[in-house]
Amino acid sequence: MSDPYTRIYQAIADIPAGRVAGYGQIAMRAGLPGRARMVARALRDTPDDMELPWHRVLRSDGRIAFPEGSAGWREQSQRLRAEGVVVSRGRVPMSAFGLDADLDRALWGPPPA
DNA sequence: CCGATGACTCTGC
DNA sequence: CGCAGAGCCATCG
Repeated sequence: MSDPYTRIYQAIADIPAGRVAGYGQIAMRAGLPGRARMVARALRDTPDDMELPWHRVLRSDGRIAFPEGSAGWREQSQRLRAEGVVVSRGRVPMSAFGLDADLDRALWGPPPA
């Protein structure tokens, strides 16, 4: 349970439902700073029959990593919406659904309307 | 060893 | 906000 891939999968599995995280963040939590690309590889190699909330992993800007309109893009946005996450034009407001959303709100106050 | 690749990220314009 | 360029890193031929 200590090889990089396992830690990556673990970090992803730890993302609470209804929340999202960036590739870089996952790499960080897995003890692999600067390895966002390795997280991407891990996800690509993830067998479909493995239970993993891969849909909660987005780019640092909150955009879905798949090309807009692709099969994966559609499935990911659908899965996210199913959890109550707001997805508009393939983008998710990290300030509201990101892992540190609560901390951010506590420190910086609620997001402007 | 070298160059190419990619579910990435940051900076500048 | 969008685009281009450069950096980064494991993997592969």
